[in-house]
Amino acid sequence: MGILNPKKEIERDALCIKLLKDKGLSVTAPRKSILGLLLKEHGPFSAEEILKKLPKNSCDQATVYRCLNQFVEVQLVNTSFLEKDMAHFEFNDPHHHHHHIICKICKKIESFHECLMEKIESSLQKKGYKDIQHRLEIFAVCESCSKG
Amino acid sequence: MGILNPKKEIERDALCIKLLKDKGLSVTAPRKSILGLLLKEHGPFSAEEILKKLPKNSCDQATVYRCLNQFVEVQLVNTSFLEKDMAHFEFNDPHHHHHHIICKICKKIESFHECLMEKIESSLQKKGYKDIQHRLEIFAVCESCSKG
DNA sequence: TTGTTTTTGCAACCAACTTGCAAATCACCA
DNA sequence: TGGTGATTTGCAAGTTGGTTGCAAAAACAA
Repeated sequence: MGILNPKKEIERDALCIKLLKDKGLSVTAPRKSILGLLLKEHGPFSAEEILKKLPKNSCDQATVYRCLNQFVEVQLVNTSFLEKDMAHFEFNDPHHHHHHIICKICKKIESFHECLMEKIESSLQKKGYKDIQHRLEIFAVCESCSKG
Repeated sequence: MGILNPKKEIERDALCIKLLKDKGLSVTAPRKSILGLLLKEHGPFSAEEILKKLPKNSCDQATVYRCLNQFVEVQLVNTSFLEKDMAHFEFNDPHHHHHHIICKICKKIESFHECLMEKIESSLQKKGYKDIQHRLEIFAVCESCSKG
């Protein structure tokens, strides 16, 4: 599981604190619980799913969105838009770069780790996937903006 | 420009009609104007941009969304989610498979045609892009759904 | 042309996400 | 360890991209 291999809650808690501090974010209960959840379970999860998974009343919806956006900004978390209208979030484990495949019908999301399209497609075909389409999107700072 | 190389409005109009009929969609004024626009200009465009580009009062917002969704369904058009919260649409020219890069700051969108990540990244770096991230998402019908 | 089906426009609606603000919590340092 | 200023949270209201119900209009088939 990459850089995260905690056996106990306490270890995960300590890891959260370290990750937050390393990114210059102050350590608060909501931030720890949200990040902790993303370390513990794989995702990707929608904000709504995350809210439901957290202990009742542990954190407001607005806080979930605010924290997730902050995490994305500092690249602790990755977003994807597998479903129109709803972002999904996942811990950004730099040792386990991967991609997602979503079923067009049941919306089940799986991960895989190959990274060349042709290879990916044939391996997915072998697994029984049909009607495969992909979308590759790239985000960066353009030359003029990095000078501005 | 791939399968579309019309010199005149009339030719583009005829192409629209053919494309719509081939996909089993009935030919209506809004569908022709929306598809015609996507053939004429490259995009990707948001629904709002498309609405603005169409002649005043030529077509309702709801119709734009409905048509675009139909086009995506029959794969006449591709969607991407370059910006959170807003889909972008583009004519799906099968002869010119390509991807997009969006500047994280100014949101300018460019296209490019390479398709292996390592090559892409180094070619973008040469163009002056910094802080490059990518997102590859794959959509397909899973084995159990294609049996159901 | 006529009858049936599909599509459109309008306006109301929906859901994901954001925001303003006062109260609570955090980080810092004496 | 406690006090103080800066940051974050919860709440509730707001924004916005996109959808929907329905009657009128347009498309299609005979």
